[in-house]
Amino acid sequence: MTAHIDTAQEQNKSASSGSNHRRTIGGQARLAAMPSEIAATTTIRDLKQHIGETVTLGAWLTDKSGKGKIQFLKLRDGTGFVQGTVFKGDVTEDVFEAAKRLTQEQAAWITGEVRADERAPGGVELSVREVTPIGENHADYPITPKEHGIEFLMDNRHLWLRHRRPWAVLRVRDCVQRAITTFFHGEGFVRFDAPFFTPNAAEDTTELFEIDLFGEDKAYLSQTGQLHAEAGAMAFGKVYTFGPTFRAEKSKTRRHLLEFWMIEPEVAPSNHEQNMALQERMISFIVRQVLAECATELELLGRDVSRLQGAAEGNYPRVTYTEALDIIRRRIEAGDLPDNVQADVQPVEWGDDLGAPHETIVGSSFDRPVMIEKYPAAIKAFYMQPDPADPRLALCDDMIAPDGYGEIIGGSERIHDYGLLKSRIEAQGLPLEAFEWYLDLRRVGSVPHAGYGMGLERVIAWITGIDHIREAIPFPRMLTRMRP
RNA sequence: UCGGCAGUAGCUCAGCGGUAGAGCGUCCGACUGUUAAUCGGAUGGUCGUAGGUUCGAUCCCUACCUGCCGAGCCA
Repeated sequence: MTAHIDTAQEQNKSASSGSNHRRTIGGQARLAAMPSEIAATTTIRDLKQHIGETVTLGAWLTDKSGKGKIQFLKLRDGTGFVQGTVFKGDVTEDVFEAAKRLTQEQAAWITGEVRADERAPGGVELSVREVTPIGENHADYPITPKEHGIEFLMDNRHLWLRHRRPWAVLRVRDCVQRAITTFFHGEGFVRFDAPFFTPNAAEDTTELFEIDLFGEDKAYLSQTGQLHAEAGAMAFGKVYTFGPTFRAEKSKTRRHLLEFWMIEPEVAPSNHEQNMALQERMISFIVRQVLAECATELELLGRDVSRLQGAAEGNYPRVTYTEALDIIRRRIEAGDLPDNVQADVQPVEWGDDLGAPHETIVGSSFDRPVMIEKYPAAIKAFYMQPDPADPRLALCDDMIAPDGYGEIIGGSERIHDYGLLKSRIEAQGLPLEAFEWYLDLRRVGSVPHAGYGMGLERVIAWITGIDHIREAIPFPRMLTRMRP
């Protein structure tokens, strides 16, 4: 099956257009004169504050439709989208011809009067007076106002970025990133950058990209900054890393990228309960910020914002791993499964890990993100603190987003006892010498501490309602996608 | 790595054992309110690759390549 994305609603259809090679007739000499001396006087985003005024925009033509003596220019300038109208009787012949000759995605200085118009989608239109092309286009623009497959759009990602849908998603990404730094700054955290090159794996080398160090040694691209963040937490109390992470997983699902951005807070001293409370405060803060700042973007994407209300409020449900197994079993027995879960899904035996369909079932049982805590220690990472009430369990949690977006956070309290941590490293068969510095953190001044990792693109995909995280990053890197 | 589906015009697709079709785009023309405008004309193809079956293959068979969806793994 092929995924399709309709760009028709993004770029309106063109009825007529000029050709590149005919741009030498008409008022060319005057129109092309010194375009660099012209400057934009405002942006599309701010047009509502200039109603009745004459302004100049530096804009690209997203599309055009003509009707004889009137031209409709669909314009964008990065801050928004607006339509310019050019009536033949209102402008000189040169200007009208220049408007007719603009091609899709050609850049131009557009001067006109800002006019409130209820027929316009944004409530504002521009009555165009002057059109000054900036350069000319040397190729037909490939992305037409029609349905396209995802492969074609991703092959043209460098151009697709100009369209409304990527524009909206990536503006939300910007908002989420700012919300994260604002949140952690407000909570007294220090941003702490972990290295990208690591000599050892925190968990398993099969997921690591290997780097050749001049043929003499090997390094790996980091798949987590957590171990280094723990060192930072002992130095600064509260830290967070924020950067790209690389996983050599041969995953081809809507939830995976080879290169994604991760946020990893680490707090010392802290514990499992405080860790989960921090996760909830952070996610709800991010959602509130996006709802407050990106209403236009979410509406453009058709996102039902009422489905984000619970996430904005907080009070996220918490269920234990064992309780989650009951939820899964009950819903399978009742035949009450979400649309995106296969009917042949099987219940989970205690001790086995949850699969993606199981997470979807648990996630769809609540109207906001749910935290599943206290998994069996045997299926979790070596550094997770055992539950004192039942040492078979780890003091860890995964946060599952609603609507099948899956795990957006994985976190835990870390083992702070030197002897226990050392024995866990040995039991896992990991090379002890690689972890000597990490053990030092327990040899001196060790305290209970905790942290988690959040996948940025998964959070963005969930908040924007897009169905694949490849659209949540400007240039996704996947098994089958390295360019552009 | 495994399973399912797919590959035909720039894009999205239909099609058929007898040498190829539509819509959109693009180009030309008409039109003073379009929003995927409309109308008329023009343009457009190594039917993924290599073998095989056949008088004849884009169609049937095999292998391979590529992509999409899912699983596993994870954030």
